[in-house]
Amino acid sequence: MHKIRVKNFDLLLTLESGQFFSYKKTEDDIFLISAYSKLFIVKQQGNYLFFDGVDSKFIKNFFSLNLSYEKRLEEISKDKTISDIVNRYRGLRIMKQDVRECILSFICSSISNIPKIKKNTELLSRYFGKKKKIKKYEWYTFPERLGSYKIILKCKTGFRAKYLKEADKILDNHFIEKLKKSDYTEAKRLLMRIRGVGKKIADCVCLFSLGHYEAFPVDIWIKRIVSKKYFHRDASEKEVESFCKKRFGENAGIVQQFLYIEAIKNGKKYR
DNA sequence: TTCCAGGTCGTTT
DNA sequence: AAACGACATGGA
Repeated sequence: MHKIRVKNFDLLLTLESGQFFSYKKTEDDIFLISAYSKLFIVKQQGNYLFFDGVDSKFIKNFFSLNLSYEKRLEEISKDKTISDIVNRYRGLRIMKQDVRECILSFICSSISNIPKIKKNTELLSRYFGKKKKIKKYEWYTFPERLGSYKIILKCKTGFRAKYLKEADKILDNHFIEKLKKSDYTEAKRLLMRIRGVGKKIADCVCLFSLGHYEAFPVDIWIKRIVSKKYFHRDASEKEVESFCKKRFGENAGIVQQFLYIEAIKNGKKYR
């Protein structure tokens, strides 16, 4: 196993924060991760991260283990509400996912839940990915190409199957490269041309794979928690978005992830 | 049984 | 432009 020293990083919290789905826990807190068409393992012990199957450069990029991320945390902590949450979930990071994998995963996310999305991506990988081995562990890579509509439906994707099929056709290298070169506004516009990708999922992709930290996806949980903490009433999706974008600017997306984890960890409180 | 879950689409006002 | 029902699936 390779090893690097990490600071202010919590692997478990980051993986379980609803931004990424293609992983599973094996034994002894080792995580098996399927991303960028690779299969690798990661384990955290205190300030050390052990991993195998990829190199340290990959790991640092994948988990945003860089200094600029920490600076952004300082920035958003100027807000008292946010600094409280940041202190409680210190170690949560925005990951940098493969763009195509991120899009397909989040198409599965509409009116679903984290366990179900995980199930969908695992089934898609089983049917269309490659079986690989890392150490004693075996699992499937995220598919580089999907197959027939019928089998996509077998992955329990329901009404999203037709969107996945279409998206898979659109998502060639040309489209992905164009996305990567685009700024936030343009990337969001391009993404929303894919059926099954609306503003919320487009923002998730911008935030979780393209590095546009100004993206602020508003889902039901964000609407609830921002309503409660800043509006003291039931605010609309539009109000929530414009308020947070104005208040947190270039770091709105990171704020969003901390608010989201706070909301889902305290479910009932924010209903 | 009924309700809800990291929404989006197509249709109707 | 805004409101509204439909949409597959599974867990509580």
